[in-house]
Amino acid sequence: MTFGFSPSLRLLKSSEFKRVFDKADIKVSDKNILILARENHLEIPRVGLIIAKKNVRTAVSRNRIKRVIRETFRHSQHSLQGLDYVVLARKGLGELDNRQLHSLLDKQWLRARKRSASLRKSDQSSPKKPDRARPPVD
RNA sequence: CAAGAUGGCCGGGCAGUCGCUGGUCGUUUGUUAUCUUUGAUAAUAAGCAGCUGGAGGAAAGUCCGGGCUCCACAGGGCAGGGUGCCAGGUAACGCCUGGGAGGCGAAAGCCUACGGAAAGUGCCGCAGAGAGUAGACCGCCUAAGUCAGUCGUAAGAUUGGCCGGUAAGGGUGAAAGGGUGCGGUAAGAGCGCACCGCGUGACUGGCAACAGUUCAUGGCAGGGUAAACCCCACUCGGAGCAAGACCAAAUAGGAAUUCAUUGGCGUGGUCCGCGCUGAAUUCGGGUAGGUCGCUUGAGGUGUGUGGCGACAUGCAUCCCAGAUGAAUGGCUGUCAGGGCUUCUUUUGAAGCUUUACAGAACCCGGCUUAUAGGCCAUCUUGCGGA
Repeated sequence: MTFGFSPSLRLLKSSEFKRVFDKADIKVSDKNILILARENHLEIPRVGLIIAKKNVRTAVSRNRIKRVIRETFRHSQHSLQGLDYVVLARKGLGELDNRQLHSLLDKQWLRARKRSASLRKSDQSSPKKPDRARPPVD
């Protein structure tokens, strides 16, 4: 089992981001952070980050937050398969130190994983599967 | 040793482990092309492994200056902007170096938006009589002229007033048209003189800004403000790597050719004609996306030479980030710093905590601002010791 973070695990185009924003199946939020997710019909999970300058002032803390998010995603990737995630920073995220960020994110990924499990269960039970008809990329 | 001044440097180290990204070489697989066709070679894409590079002194603010790119451009003027003691350095600058002047400091040293106020215009609150070809509020004076009184035969003397004189003194103000002294006067006044100061012209030194205790000359007219207009000198085209160049899906629309065509629709009374409409191929523009620009440069380091210095130059040597939903990191241990608490006479020990400001985005030269903590050199002053 590898824990790499190659470009195939990232959202790279604005169209891919837009797909998640258009219809997010899962929303996990906290005071400082918001995670949106949608099925991607791939074996792997993918993640994209939106850390607005408005919410985190200095470039140094924006970079730091992105690194920690990628790091936690990298370690949790095998329990997050099959979805595209977009992580948005909210105000106050820049004030947390690395230790707090790690524990916060680990908690959020766990919640996202539980939500996706229950989503699949209900998906299988219902006969209609609207997302399957669509192609992965709009 | 203490206080201070100037210039420069560092801005956590090491190890383990898991990652990201550029380069290189090897290898595997796919695709394409060529040929000497059970394969080989080349190009290209993806994966894997090895080796190797990977944030700053400010990468920041985007305030100046240049390179580079595209656009514009005969030449000159006007308008507008910028700069503003002198000389030098530089690709250039509003930067730097050296010098001058003025100011601050006991000194080392520091600061200065430092051209022109006799080209013109404007403004100068309050106070004050007066604030700009000055001015009479208090004060001082009553010489000249004149009126009245007193004394006197008269000439005249004297007292008070009018008309006035006066910038010495008081007072106002940030500022009141040189200062001190003597002469002078009715009282005064550069009115005259001496010294000081100031202006102008020589002379001397200096490339120059400027200085001079050298000479002559002017009684001194001419307050401030040009980060007010303005004048003078020099200087400035615009936009920026999202510049710009190239490749190029899908969809819609365009052009050409061919086919279908004596088809359909519109125009028209009708035919011809004209326009629209179908299919295929090709073409050019161009969006998503991609490639280049993209890091070898006014380059770094060492050393010699010239220069007070900024800097210039010779030689040797090195290649030192190139991401693009945006890499340069996370965790653990340990060491070195900082802070707090406890113990301890000190030295020190233990525990906890923290590690400044801040992240390249085309590249350089500056400026400005932020910055925990630490180091080095030189200089000044004070104290102590030898």
